[in-house]
Amino acid sequence: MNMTSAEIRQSFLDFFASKGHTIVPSASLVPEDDPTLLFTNAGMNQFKNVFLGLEKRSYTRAADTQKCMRVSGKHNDLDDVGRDTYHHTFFEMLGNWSFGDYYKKEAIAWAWELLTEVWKLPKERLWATVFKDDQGELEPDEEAAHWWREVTDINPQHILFFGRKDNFWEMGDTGPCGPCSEIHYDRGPEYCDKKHVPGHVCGVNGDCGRFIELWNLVFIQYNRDETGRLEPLPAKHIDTGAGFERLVAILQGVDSNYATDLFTPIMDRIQELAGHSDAEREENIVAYRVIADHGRAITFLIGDGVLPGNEGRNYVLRMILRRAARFGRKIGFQKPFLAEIAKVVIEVMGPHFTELNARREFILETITQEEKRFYRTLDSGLALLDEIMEELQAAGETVIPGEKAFLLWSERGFPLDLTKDIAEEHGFTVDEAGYWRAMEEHKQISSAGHRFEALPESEMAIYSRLLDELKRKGKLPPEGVLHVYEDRVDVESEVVAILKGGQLVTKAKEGDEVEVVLASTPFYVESGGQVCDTGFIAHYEGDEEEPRWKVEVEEAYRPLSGLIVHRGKVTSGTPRVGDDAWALVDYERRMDIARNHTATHLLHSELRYILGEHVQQAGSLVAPDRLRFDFTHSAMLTQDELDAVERSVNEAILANYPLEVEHTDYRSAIEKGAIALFGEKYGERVRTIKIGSPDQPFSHELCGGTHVRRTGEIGLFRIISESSVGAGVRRIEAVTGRAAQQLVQRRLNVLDAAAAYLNCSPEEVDRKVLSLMGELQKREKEIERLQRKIAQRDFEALLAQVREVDGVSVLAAQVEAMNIETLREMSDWFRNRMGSGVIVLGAVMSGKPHFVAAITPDLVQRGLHAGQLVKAVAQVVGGGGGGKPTLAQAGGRDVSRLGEALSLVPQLVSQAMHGPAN
RNA sequence: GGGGAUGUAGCUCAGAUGGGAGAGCGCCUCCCUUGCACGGAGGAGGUCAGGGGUUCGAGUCCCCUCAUCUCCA
Repeated sequence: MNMTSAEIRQSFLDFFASKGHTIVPSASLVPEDDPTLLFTNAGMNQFKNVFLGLEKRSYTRAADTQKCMRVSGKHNDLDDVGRDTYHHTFFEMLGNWSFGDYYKKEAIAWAWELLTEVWKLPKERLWATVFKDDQGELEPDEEAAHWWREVTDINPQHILFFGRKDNFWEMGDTGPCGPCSEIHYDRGPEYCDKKHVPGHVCGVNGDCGRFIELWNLVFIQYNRDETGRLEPLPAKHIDTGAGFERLVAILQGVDSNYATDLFTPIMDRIQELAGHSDAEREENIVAYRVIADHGRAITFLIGDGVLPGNEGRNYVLRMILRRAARFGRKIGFQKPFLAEIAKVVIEVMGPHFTELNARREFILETITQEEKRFYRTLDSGLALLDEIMEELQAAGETVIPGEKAFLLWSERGFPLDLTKDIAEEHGFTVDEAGYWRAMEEHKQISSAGHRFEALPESEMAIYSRLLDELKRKGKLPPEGVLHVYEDRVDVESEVVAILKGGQLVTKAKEGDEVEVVLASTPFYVESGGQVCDTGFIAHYEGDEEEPRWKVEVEEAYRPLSGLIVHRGKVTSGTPRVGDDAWALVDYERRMDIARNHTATHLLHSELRYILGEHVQQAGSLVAPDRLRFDFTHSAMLTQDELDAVERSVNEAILANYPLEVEHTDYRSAIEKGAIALFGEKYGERVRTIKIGSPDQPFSHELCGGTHVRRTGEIGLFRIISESSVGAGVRRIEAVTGRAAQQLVQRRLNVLDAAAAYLNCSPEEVDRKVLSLMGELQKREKEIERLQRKIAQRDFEALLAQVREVDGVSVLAAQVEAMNIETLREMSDWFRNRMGSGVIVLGAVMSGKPHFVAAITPDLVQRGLHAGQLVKAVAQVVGGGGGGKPTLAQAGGRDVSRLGEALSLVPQLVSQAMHGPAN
């Protein structure tokens, strides 16, 4: 009888638990503190710092199933997923680990035991590979080969040696590495897909479908340094990985990962939604696989807090989601359907990955939103494509140029195959070669950007060595610095280390910038958006009033787990390592922060209540003077919504609800309904904050921050702004307590002052201002009307200055005008009145000369050009100008020569009419 | 990280070469009309995303920033 995938997963974990392993939860797909990595792509990611010796865990043996994501690189290519039966974007990696504990013997023995005795795989089908350096530099791994022969009953003929490509594992260019031993499974000759290739012989690592790798046991024993040299590590580790989907396929005896019970419910649902027959399903199997695989990926990504966006991992999510949507369209889906797929994914995977259930509604909503967005961009691309085809049609062409097709792709996300389909319907073809050329070019240009670099490891190494040493000397307990920030703001402790300029020192003097490490500290360290505490560390002698020395703490931070460092300045005395010290947090500031933090929880819960359950925290800043809260919501908040949110937060404050802090383990907290936040790191033990009546809290979140004891302490809550952070994410900034009080006071003072100026009551200020503005507008119109009237009268007077130049009516005059429009208007009147003529008006506006010239069309026929005329005039005042033959304008700098410039007009007109053309 | 595109009235968008900010829909007033996306007349509404620069003059050209879309890593 076959085991279900859930049983297989559980049996793996149970097996290693029985061998003394701690079962750890899968880390998030979003790697923490590792900017070099887009997604968690291997089981060892969360243990990287342990292997590097930078971090210690409370256990030396661990096992887990890790959520992994591979979308690019040597292991996978997004475009290939779905074309075969075993590549995935999202997959699980089973792994067991030893951190300086057991080594090759146990790793090999247990892997063998699990495969052959628990899972009962036939021994004759299993093969093992062991490292033998093809470059002759390193010793062959006889140790591993020995244990294979010694502790297992594998057929010795089935132990094979391979070189670096297959059997030497490295994390990167530098870092821990070592030989590995792989276990391969022989599926039988019928699985060979290279039978048609002449000379093909099936074999392990032989590139055909018959032998597949099941499990990789990595023996970490070297560290590769910057120069490329390998040094043996003091502690040796085990790092193993087995692709879960593939393993399930083998154990369930099916020939495709998509035929396991991890995927069949999804595939069945697609078929049901599409209304396909079995034959149709088989015909479209690639699309089915893509949708199933990508459906899993997007469900898990959103479950881990990734939102669709246009850069980085957000963009990858969008790309995967859209690829699935596209394949869905291909098999006939017209409307968003991926949420239906996600529902099945959650059903299948939810029992083990509980975060999916907790965020179910949010995941579904986010998917549908993004799918709708995709349909919109398709529409806009469609419009552009129509336009392109119309143009081509007009030109009598039938081939859409490659650049155009690429433009559709690169600018509107319009895929080539879709372009081809639509083009075909309209009788066009696409120049595909040109498309790929454009793509290549684009790739070259845009890949010029360099990748970001990892943290400098040397700095980390100093802290890491320090922490080890302090623990070894007994200055710090094995858990590291005792962090006692909860419910207290001071502690007496010992100075265990001082750093100056990154170097360990034994003492410091007044004025020094130092980093102080205490055995225990009350200082909160920035986490969960809450900024760190400030305060001071001082040493008092007996009953003396003044401290012997004092360090003002500006920042407290945690360079690595277990170590807390206070950065600050020595303001008096000479602190020494070994001194007793009193550490005190700035209490007022701590309380301001606590008010903002509790208010943040209230805000979060009220937003969910008022806007809906789709609201999820997407970021948070809790500072003493304000709080900033980013959350998922697709629309701008209306004033009514903002008012409602602000009102209900304040009601919750006035109700003076108690806060209850609870320490529990992660799983039971989630089961009790606590909200876990995206992108936050949670250990096995967590702390939850409940607000409301203890049995019916309306806010229940996992949170390590500092809070008030009752909501009434917050005082007043006031929203100061609402804005957009990106697609689907809004931001609210607010103040509480003292800052809110100050804000209200300032605002009311301004209002009172305004009321006094307006000679009305504060309640009437808005109406009064409105009516004043209306009055002002009316008057502006009136002024405009009067100015026009004056201009008209001036204009009548000007008509007397019209002169005849070679039979043409010419008027050149300086007028007073407020703006260029008035000049233009006057020239219009002139043309209407005279029917034929030339007018040039000059005026001084804001200290500069300006001109407008107008010429009636009949004179344009005779060679006159307003633009050229006005340009010549403006040159006199050091400027230039131009415009249309009938109307032009110009400007200059020298006001004093304005009259002189205008006086040139008659002769310029004359010249123009008798110019070279004559 | 890099490439491309877009940003103009409440909405959808026009604005070749630098030289009068526009249309359609919507809104307000009036006329006509019992039914429909009626019809007619008039009107309000714009820091042309923001900031610098070139120029006598910038929605238009150049640089920077921001937002949105999109592609490549």
